[in-house]
Amino acid sequence: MTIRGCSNQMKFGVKIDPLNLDQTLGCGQTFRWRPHGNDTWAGPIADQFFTLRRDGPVLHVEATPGGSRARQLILDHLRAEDDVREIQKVLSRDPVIATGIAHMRGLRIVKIDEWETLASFILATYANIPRIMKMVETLASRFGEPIVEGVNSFPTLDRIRDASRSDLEKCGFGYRAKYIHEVSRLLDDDRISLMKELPYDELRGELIELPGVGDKVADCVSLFGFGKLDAFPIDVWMERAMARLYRRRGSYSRLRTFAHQRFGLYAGYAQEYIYHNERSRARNGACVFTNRRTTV
DNA sequence: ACCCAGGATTTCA
DNA sequence: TGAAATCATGGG
Repeated sequence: MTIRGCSNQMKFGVKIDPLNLDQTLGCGQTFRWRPHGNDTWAGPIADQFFTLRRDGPVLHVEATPGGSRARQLILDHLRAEDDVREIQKVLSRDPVIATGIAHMRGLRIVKIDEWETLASFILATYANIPRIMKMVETLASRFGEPIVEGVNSFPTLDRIRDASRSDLEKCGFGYRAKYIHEVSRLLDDDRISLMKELPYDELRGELIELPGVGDKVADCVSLFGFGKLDAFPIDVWMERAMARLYRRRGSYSRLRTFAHQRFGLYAGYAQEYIYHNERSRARNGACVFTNRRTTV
């Protein structure tokens, strides 16, 4: 999906540090960024298409169509105001996390649109990441608006509400189609605006009432969609990691309580370090974390 | 054919 | 409160 001959395009640079695009955009937080080699990634945010290339402390950005909003979209998406060094310093009191952080200095939590995150993680239930990406692309291609050739914006809540149940069932989402359909009818933009004002615990309580939203999806949406850094999503990879690293097993609520006590307000960052490591470990056979020293 | 997937819901003890 | 069955489908 190269951009060529596009007059409505702008380029600029922003300083975001630390930042590693592979670690940040390739670890399952987002489903629409694609690697283009050489530390370059491309994907849509809102109604714009971006190509990102990191060069030292400077992030080079190409935005189509560009405009005054482009810079802020990138800064918000990559949470440029997070003091990642301070967060890493605090979390490093846990030696298990500290070992992992050393290999993931450039990992940042991303901030995604609230509705996009909710719909995406409802689709993500009990599917692997390649399939999740395919389902999200299907939703965008059938209901979103074209941005550049071959790439559509993520469809708005209003647009999905207008879609028929039948249209959604033809997307290959399986049982997830029903949830997307029902949630779109239970929410509106005003309700989401109100939810933005809630603290994590109350937000989580509201999200989990939605059909197709359980413990894990509520925490992913709280963390990536609503920016609640104290959320700690636990999926099958995290269950394995928590058992291996901390000898902690049991119900979601037990693991969540343990995580909150141990990692506090930055549990979300801790989760990403653990999750990213567990998956790269499975791919490479590498073991960054050990459980030899688990005293805080 | 087989196993698993960034699970949620329902059912039953 | 918690284990077990069910769901609908595709990627590896």
